[in-house]
Amino acid sequence: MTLESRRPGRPKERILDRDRIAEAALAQIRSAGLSGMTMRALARRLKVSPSALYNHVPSRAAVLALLQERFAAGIDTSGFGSEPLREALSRWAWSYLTRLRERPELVPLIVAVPLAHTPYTSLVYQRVVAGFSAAHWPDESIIASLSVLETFIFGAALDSPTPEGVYEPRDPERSPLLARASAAFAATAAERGLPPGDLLFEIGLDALLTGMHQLWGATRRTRG
Amino acid sequence: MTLESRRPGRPKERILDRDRIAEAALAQIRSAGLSGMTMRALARRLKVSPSALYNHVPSRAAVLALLQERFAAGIDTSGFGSEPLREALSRWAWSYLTRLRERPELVPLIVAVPLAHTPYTSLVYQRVVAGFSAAHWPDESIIASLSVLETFIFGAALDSPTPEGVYEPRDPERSPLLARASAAFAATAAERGLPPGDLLFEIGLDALLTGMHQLWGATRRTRG
DNA sequence: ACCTGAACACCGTTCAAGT
DNA sequence: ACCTGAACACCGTTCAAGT
Repeated sequence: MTLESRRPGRPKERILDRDRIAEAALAQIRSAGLSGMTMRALARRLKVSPSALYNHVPSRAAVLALLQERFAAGIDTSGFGSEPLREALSRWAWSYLTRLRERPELVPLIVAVPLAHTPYTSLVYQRVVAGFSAAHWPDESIIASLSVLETFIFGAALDSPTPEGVYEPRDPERSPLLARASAAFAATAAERGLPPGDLLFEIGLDALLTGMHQLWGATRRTRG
Repeated sequence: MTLESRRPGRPKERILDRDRIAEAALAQIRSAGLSGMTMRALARRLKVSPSALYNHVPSRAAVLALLQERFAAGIDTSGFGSEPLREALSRWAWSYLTRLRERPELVPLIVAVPLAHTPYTSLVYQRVVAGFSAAHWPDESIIASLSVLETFIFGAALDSPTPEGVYEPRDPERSPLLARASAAFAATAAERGLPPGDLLFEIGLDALLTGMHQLWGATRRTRG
């Protein structure tokens, strides 16, 4: 596309910066999906020529990484150190899930570029480990507990956009057990006034934390 | 690209079919990633012109869906009905993980096109629900248990390609607890002769099944 | 320093023309 | 029925030319 509104050459005032680019990229993903976040579309949205972007950002991948970092920075890790472990973990997990639900357009992005190595990650790791340690969980169980939680949160976040009713059988006559279980689950969610996805997350987190506590939390190390 | 080896017009014998296309697509993803699986590259690999593919498959998305179905069909659900619930679930979970590890190139694909609506899924759902039901878990807990397991498996499968050593601190002096936990975990994996990812999956599955059992498995319904 | 616009080497998909 | 090849409307990225 040719821009008729601006002539070649450096403009009097700077049009772009990384912030504006990130903002526009988010809007673009929201309106056209990850694959619709093309450099050309981004440029169009910013009323700029595609090549202008490359003065601020080295590649499309870098734009996506920028969005990643901003996302990670929004996750609440404040519970670690100020609350009991289980509450802190729960706060962290819910915050992660909530942030991702606010921006479901980021889901494919989070998969493509895992959070594992952003600066936020190492901070969280240290805090979580300190929490387990203070609660006297055995050394060998700590990394596993952390990782298993992350895995579940990650999976839940990705599953979130799953349409409702996945568990309803197409032919209830032929799947009476599934139909009954599905109805019972829906009833519980309605009773508690929770979206099904929230109920699932709550239950899964509860099961995990309960299981981990049963396996390690109630035990003192036997060696030494 | 112009094919010099073949002239226009219908060839004497059929060159393509959906099977050959699926096979080549898998090879292409393996060698060039999901984004490298372009219709043109696929055609090149099959020594055919790109447009020839459209006689057998309506779109690139359909090629990917084809791979999905083949993947799903390879997951072992034979334990349901023939083994105790916990073993059947474990077999299913491990099979899913193993299949995906054999074809890590499918990970981005599984995310892009969730399994939730393939024919295999409803079969699994029915079997799992029947298992929980036979074990007298309360109706309201069944869908949640199933979903939570799926979520964990899904997350673990996606996390699998995570490089090792993510949990080792960059600066052990400043993160002594993390360093100690990390070493203890590695020692356990070595002791048991398991890859770290396998140990994590085993532990997570164990924690989940234990937690779920604690919450519902040991209880009789109190109503009615 | 920071923009434009042309250019290069790609895409997925359609369709007329061939056998 | 099932292939080719041209065409259409796209990509990401580079770079000379402009101010």
